[in-house]
Amino acid sequence: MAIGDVDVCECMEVHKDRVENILHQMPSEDQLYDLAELFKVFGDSTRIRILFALFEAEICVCDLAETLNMTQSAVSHQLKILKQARLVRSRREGKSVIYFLADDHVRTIIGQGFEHLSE
Amino acid sequence: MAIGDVDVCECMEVHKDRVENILHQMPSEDQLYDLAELFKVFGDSTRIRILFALFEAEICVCDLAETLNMTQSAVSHQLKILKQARLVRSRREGKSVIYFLADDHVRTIIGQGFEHLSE
DNA sequence: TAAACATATGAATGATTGTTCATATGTTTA
DNA sequence: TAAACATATGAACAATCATTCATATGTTTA
Repeated sequence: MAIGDVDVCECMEVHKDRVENILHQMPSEDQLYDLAELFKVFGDSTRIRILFALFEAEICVCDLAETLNMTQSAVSHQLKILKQARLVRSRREGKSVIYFLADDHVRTIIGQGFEHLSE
Repeated sequence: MAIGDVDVCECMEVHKDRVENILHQMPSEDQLYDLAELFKVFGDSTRIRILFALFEAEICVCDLAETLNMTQSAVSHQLKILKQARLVRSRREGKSVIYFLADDHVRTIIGQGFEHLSE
């Protein structure tokens, strides 16, 4: 059903002022997209397990694979995603590459997630 | 290549003590799974937009659809997911159903996400 | 009570994504 | 430098998921 020029909402009673106000406060589409992409990275148990492992210590890909009982390839793929999201960083040490947490936002975010679950 | 009894890691030099320590500190598989499922809910821009809308005000499905420029059906499906994750709650008011944030963890988690992005 | 309104939901579909497999790149050691 | 070791990566496949469409459920009003 058409409301004004837009054919979107089928309801009769749209609170135009409320809608306008919300739209005014909303971050840009780009920011919303980036935010969703960031949380998408947290939304996989393999990556969550990797992050928890890195809570305890810096660790090489090899040890990570052993710890998580996964193939080196699978771990490497996920590390790449974590790195692109700037959640982890890495440095080379001889043949190994050592991964570590990029900053403390990861701990806070995961901590809040845990709090939410335990209610 | 076999290390001990397990055929997992192909590396030669596994730091067994480190691996053991990490595994010891790690939450249960169930907790890790639940945590990933929770963040998966944040990992979609439609749901993020719904949550931002609810930051400003309680709102009915109809207004939400109008605000986000989406069909009522799509919004309703996503609201169900947010509700199952206990991120939003709802009450009926006449013909409408009003949705609102369940608690303040949502704000904290999204806030931390934003902080991470702006670095 | 019938019609209109508001929301919820099941099935189908196209798109996204995690893992595997094979292999390439980079580093050390003999 | 050749071989071994450690990690990275592209392609393919199966599984997951957000939206759409059609329709059902629930509420109000005439």
